[in-house]
Amino acid sequence: MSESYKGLSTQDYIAQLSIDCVIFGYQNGLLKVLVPKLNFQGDFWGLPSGFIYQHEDVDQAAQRILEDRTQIKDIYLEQFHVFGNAHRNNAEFMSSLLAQNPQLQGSQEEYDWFVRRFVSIGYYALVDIKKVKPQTTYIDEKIEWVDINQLPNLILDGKAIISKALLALRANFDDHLVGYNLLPETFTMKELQNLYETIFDKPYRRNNFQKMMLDLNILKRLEKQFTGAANKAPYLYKFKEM
Amino acid sequence: MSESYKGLSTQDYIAQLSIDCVIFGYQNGLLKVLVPKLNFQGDFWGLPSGFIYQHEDVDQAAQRILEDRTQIKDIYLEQFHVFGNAHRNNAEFMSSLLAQNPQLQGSQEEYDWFVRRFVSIGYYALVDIKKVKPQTTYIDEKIEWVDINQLPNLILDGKAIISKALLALRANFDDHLVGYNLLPETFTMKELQNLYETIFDKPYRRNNFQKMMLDLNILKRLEKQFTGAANKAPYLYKFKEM
DNA sequence: GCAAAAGTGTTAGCCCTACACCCATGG
DNA sequence: CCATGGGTGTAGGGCTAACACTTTTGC
Repeated sequence: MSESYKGLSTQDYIAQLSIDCVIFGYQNGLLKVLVPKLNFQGDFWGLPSGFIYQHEDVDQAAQRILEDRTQIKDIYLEQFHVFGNAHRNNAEFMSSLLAQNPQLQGSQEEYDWFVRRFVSIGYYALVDIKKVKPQTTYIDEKIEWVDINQLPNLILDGKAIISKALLALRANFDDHLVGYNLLPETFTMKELQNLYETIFDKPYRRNNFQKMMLDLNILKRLEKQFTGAANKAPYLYKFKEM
Repeated sequence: MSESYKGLSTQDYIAQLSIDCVIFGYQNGLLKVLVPKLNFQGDFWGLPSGFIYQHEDVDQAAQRILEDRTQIKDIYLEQFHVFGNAHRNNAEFMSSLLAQNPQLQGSQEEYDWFVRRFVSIGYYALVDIKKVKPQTTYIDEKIEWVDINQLPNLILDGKAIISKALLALRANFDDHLVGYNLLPETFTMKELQNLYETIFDKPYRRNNFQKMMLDLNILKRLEKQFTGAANKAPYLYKFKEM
């Protein structure tokens, strides 16, 4: 990615078209998204986003943007919606940004490319939170995993995008059996169940859940995991190679 | 829409972003799409497509493009996928077009805007084929309903777009109960069944299909339809207002 | 009355749900 | 041997698939 807004141009990128990513991770029973806090005065958070090079597939651009932030390759990702309201632009954000960052005054015209109306393609990604090494880019002050139920102030329609991403994730979850992207290599049945309960926000019965999963024939049972607790040791599972 | 390619510019439209529409209709047991034959020498067919005005919602743009071709408002439509391969551009089409249309030589540079790489947002629409009055635009020689199994030569990735649209339609059909968009105001149970059989390309049992539909509680039974045939007259149905 | 097509009923099998029970483990 | 939590079995209810039967219509 270029070093600042100032370098952006249609020579490099497709104008007025962006990609917004919702990066889902799962940890300690919570569904989380990876969001950067922007490197300005004020409580401005965004979604990992970027633009598309002239000679780059849109899917590749999304993959690149995700790699930049997570440092892992071959991420599972899914295009889920295009956000194309006419009023989608960064003007409002820029004006409140400038209000709180007077030192930026004067360079305003250099952001022209950036404050035009944008159409954004939404992708969601599923990652093993332990494998990710969150990276800031030039525009970020920091980047953090936050509980999807405790989102900070996202600029633009960030929250709407995340909501829609979650709906798309749920719709695809069963059909595409993508849960493994959110889990470590091996896991117990209870951990898998907790993941489902978190994502669908409803309880499952332990035994029926186990039967459902085993009947899918996608899990391989490994050795038991002795936790030291005074109870039966659970089996570890991994997803079968396809 | 502007009068020709020559008028296209980023002042009016968002550059390098287009909309492609797959307009589904249903008639005589066949699922059809409305496709224009381009107004040039050669067997070039396209999808109803267009661009997005700077101050226009993407969804509105799709609606406008559909209205232009069908002359009906409030069309059911659904955004289903973004086609963003880097090699998606009209260059190949333009070169074979120019080969078969030598009179266009020389005006080539005026098509610069048009032959750049394009990202296209796919929408599919469901319409009552009897209500549509197909309209050509400046770029069309003619526009026709064609059986989805007998598509002509579509430029670019037209066929891939239609295939994906059909998959999306099937996926949404049950959940969203959108079948009525493809049928006239009133219809018989058999007609509804035929529609389902056409779209899903599989047979249903008459009685079970009827039970399934009636249990959905979305149909209102009207008077019988006396066809003159020597058999029991079927009821007419309409979809309940929601 | 008969053929054709529509409407309705009915049973068997399947899947999911809910409950029950058994087993391993460490203290 | 007991408390805890994991693994497995099973009966009941609802849904669906498949078949059978009845009704209506025009000739």
